[in-house]
Amino acid sequence: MAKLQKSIDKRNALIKATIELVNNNGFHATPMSKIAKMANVSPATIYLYFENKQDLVNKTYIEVKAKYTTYAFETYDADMPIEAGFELIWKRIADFKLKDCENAMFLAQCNNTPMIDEPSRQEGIKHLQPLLDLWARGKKDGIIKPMSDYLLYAYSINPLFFLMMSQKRGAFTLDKTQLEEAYQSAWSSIKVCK
Amino acid sequence: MAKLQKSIDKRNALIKATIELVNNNGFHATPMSKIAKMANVSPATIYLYFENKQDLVNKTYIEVKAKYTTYAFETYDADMPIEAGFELIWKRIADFKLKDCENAMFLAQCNNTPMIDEPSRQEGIKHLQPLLDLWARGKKDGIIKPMSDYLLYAYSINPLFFLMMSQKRGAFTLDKTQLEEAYQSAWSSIKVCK
DNA sequence: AAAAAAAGAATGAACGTTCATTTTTAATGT
DNA sequence: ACATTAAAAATGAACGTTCATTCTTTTTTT
Repeated sequence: MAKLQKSIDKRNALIKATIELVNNNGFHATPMSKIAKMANVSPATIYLYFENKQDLVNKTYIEVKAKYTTYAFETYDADMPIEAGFELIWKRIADFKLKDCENAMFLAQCNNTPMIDEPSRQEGIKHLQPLLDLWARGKKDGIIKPMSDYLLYAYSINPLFFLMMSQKRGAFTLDKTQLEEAYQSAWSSIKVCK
Repeated sequence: MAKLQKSIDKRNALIKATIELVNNNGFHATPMSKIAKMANVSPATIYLYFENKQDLVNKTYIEVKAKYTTYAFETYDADMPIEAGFELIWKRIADFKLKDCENAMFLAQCNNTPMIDEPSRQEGIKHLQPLLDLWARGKKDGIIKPMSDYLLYAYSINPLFFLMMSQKRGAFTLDKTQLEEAYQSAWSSIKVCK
């Protein structure tokens, strides 16, 4: 056990270092040598755990994405009423983005640059299925606007990315009241108006 | 005139090449040599027009941002009624993002990576003032929700970024109907509900 | 013909990756 | 329990390449 444990620690340290450095400098401006240094490891050691730099960042992406969606759907149950289910998922997502900012920022950068290769990107998208299923149910019941999922996502989930980035830059902070306002805006942009 | 004209052409060609290459590969993965080649110029010539690579990308950013906001506010008049003014600005912004995709994508990448330095970023923000003024007026008149400008932006403007990126990736296309749906979602997320 | 603009080749630094060695680990025989 | 040893893991130095930038020369302009 000691042996395997040690390896997992190193791998984790490498992934953590990758996230931190890529967040601050971007993919192409973080040399393998710096990742190695931050993980207290020789540059050559990285290649025992990952094929190359692209593989390192792809694997990091998939790992972080899985952590994100696991958290988002952890307390959700597919039998919940639409609005309650959406509120639950939305607030878990908000929670993750605002509390686990490092991971969330890394995902944001992956989504907005050509840094991740297409297969890994596709792999990452799969994890969002429960939310899409909820929307499908909501549309059928006439509770959610019959719009493209892209529009629903753009208006109800994506704004959180922007708010997180603004908060990270120190421009403003989202307190409890504002978080509730944000949720109301999200819900009112996708629900069917009575 | 011939002389100066020639210089402006070269400068424009360099900026155009920068946008195209950075869009496809990101800042750090576009070498000066490729920018030069695409602009039909020697690498050394770039340094007659710009101090260095960072200066080239900063100046490109500011130029594109100015083009964007000029277009957005071109037909807007500060005396217009709130809702009409917002619809006008929103639709101009949507128009720009969907029709002038190259420029809009470049801005998106600048906003989401540490590629632009802070002074240039600040310089770029100033240009959005007319929209902020409109919102201030709308809040005073009880037409727009009394929320932070960051929240208003996150829900009414930022979703367009996401939709543009999705469209560019070929995942879906925003037709006329969907654009109207998107506008309604934007407006309903920031207006005061009666 | 002098000055300005442009070019291509050259330079030095930095990078991703590999190589030759050393260190650590875990299994085996005593 | 300990010594031995072969395999695995880890390392620092080295390699070949690429890049931003500069230098020297040539071309264009006036």
